[in-house]
Amino acid sequence: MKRKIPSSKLRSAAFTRTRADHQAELSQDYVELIAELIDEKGEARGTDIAMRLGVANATVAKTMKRLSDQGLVEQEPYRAIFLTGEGWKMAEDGKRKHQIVEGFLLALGVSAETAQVDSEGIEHHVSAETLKAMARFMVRR
Amino acid sequence: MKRKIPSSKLRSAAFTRTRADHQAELSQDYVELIAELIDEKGEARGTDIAMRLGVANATVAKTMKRLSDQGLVEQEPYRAIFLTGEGWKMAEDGKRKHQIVEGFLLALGVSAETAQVDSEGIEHHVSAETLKAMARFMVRR
DNA sequence: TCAAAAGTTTAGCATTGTCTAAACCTTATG
DNA sequence: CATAAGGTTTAGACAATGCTAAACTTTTGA
Repeated sequence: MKRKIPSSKLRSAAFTRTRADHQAELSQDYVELIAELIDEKGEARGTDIAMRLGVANATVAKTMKRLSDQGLVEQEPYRAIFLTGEGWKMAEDGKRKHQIVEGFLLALGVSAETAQVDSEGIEHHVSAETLKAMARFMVRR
Repeated sequence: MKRKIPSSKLRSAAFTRTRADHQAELSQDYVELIAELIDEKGEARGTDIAMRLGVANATVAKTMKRLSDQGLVEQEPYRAIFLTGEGWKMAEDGKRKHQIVEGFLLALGVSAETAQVDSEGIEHHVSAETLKAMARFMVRR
C-alpha cells in the first residue's frame, strides 16, 4: 500500500472526534449560555436555559446534574445555577472562539443571520490553527 | 422586550439542528465513505467501513440497516454494500461541500492535515450561503 | 397568611449509537 | 471437498440525551 493509510487514519480520527466530543460540545453550549444569562440577568435559571435552548425543563435538570459532576457548574436544590472557575474558563474559551468564527464569516461577506447560525455549528470543529488563520484574515484583509 | 428574542430564536434553531441533524450527519459520513470505497475498490464491505471509521462491525451492520430503511443503500445479506440513486446524490453533495471547505481552508493558509481534519467537522455546519462565500474567496483571492 | 402560580426535581420511558460475544454464512486452501 | 479463516449478522447491554407526567418547593399576590 502507498499513501492511503494516513488518509484513513485522519478520517477515523475526525470521525471518532464527532462521537467522543459530542458530549463536550453540548456541555460547552450549555455553559456558554449559562454565562450569557448570568451576564444579562445576574443568574441562570433552569427555565430560561430550557426556553433558550428549546428543550424541556427536565432535560436541563438532568444536564445540570451532569455538568455538576463534571465540575463545571454549581447549584443548590431549587436555586439558580452558577459556573465554577472551570466553567467560566470553558465559557470564555467558547465565547472567544465563537466571536472569531462569527467575525470571520462576516468578514468573508455572509449575512449577519447566517454568520450567527453557522458559527454556532462551526465553532466546535475549528482547530487552533484554523482559528489563528481566521483571526489573521480579519486583521489583514 | 427589544431585540433579544430574535437572537434566542436563532440560537435555539442552531441548537435544535444539532439534535435532529446529528443522525443526518452520520448518514452522510457513512454514505460518503461508501462512495469512496466503491470508487477505490468497486465495492464497499462492512469490515472496510468499520476499519476506516474506527467502529465495530456490528455498528456498521446496524447503521446499514438504518441507511437501507432510509433508501440510501442497498444490500443483500452477506454481500457488499451499494448506494441507491439517492445515496449517490447525497455522497456527491457531501463530497462537493467537503472539497470546497477543504480547499478554502488551504487557501486560507492552514496546513494540509488541519484542512483535512477540520473540513470533516465543519462540512456539516456550513450553509449554502457560507459555502458560496468560500468558493468566491478561492476564486478571487 | 395561605392558596395559586411558577419553577424544579424525580421517575419512567424512548431512541440512538456504540460495544462484545456468539451464531451464522462465504471463501480459500490443503 | 471439507474445514479453517474471515466477514456478517444477531442478541443483549449500556450510556447519552431527549420527552411527559407527577411530586415537590418557592414565590407571589389577594
